[in-house]
Amino acid sequence: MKKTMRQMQKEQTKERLLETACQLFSKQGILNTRVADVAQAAGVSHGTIFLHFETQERLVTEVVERYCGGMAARLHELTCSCGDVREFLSAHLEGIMEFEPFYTRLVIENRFLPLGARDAWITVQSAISYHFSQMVEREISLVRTDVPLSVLFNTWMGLIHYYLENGDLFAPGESVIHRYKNVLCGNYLKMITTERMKHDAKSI
Amino acid sequence: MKKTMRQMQKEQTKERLLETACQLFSKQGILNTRVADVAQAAGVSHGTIFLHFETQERLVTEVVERYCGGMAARLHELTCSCGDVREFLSAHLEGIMEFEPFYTRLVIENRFLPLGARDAWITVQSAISYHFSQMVEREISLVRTDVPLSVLFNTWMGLIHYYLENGDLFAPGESVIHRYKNVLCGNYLKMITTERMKHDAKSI
DNA sequence: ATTTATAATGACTTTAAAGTCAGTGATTTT
DNA sequence: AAAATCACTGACTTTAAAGTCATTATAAAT
Repeated sequence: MKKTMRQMQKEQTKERLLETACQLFSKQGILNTRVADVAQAAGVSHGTIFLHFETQERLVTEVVERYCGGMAARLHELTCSCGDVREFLSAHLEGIMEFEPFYTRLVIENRFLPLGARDAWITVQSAISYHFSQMVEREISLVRTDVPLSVLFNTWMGLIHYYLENGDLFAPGESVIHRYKNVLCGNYLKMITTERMKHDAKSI
Repeated sequence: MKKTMRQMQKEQTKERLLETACQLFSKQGILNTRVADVAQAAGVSHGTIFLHFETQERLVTEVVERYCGGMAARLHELTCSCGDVREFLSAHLEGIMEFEPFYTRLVIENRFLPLGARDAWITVQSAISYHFSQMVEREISLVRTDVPLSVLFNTWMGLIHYYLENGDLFAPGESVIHRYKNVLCGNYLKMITTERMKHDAKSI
């Protein structure tokens, strides 16, 4: 099962291509990145891309699948062990911040990506949705029950994505989540918690 | 000031091109519509487009400017005379529904459009934002004041846009706003109104 | 009636990118 | 050491679209 030097180098090259592509995608957008850009940035020739990926679509799909996998795993790690609602929301934002440039690209461009890539993105959303439900279940007494869980979740996602999508207007040149995380957590929390929780929330 | 027949026909042709382009944009997406598609659908030759618009960018910009103007005017009409919060939210959604296919396209694609088109889109958002503030000011006693106005507004916009953007998942083959308008209005209202309003709201 | 102006045409040119492939030289196998 | 393999190259081909322009037919001006 020993790898030859060639095999290893090939894998390393592919790795570098995925990594480089992800960086370029994050910086200049996925749709706006040419195969030639990736090749140049990775220091290989144009043709090499097609040795590792049949088509540009495959490249995009593999990059998105790879990094969505990572994001889902990390978000799971951060949110599954959260005690209360605020902690959960906070952890969720921390997780997003770790991948913010690429995550933002997916928020904006996911509708234009190949099917496999969109699927990977939807999987991340589903993972978050699952942990959100778990959290609400644990905190059932503190979260308002007169609004369906799905609406609570979609409100939260919509809010975050709205800020990410318009990050260049809300926080030009910096991380919009970093700048607004307290505003987002705090105020969303106010809107979804029951009255009787208010004095508890304030004491944190 | 009398128009010759030729001038009128030229204007009519341009009109038809704008109208046709808007329909195609709504149906198949703006980025996904070729100049040749518009020409064919409007029953003119490819070259005619460039008699009326210097470039494809200008065509897109003029279409978006035109229909954003219409949307802003209509939304103004519908929302400026609203009595209470619920009426306002409802009127807002009614307005969006009138332009839903094109509006949805703008939600999804605005980041990829020429600058002039993006500006027109941002102007629509600003107009809504203005009326939203007006409404909150009028209803100051019913809307919670512990959450900043900007967050209330962004939560509402984020929520609606989240549903529009994922309309094909939430309501495949039908108007997502039509299907969810009561859910959206009702639950958002619960989240932003003060406790003491609750019995009033229920009686409606 | 003749000339002029112009909306419309569609074949042609250009452009920008993706995708191909014969060739090269380093690595592995025999 | 010779032969075989294969990662990588980059010039070339293809493709799909935007954009151009000489020509045509018709309305307007003389």
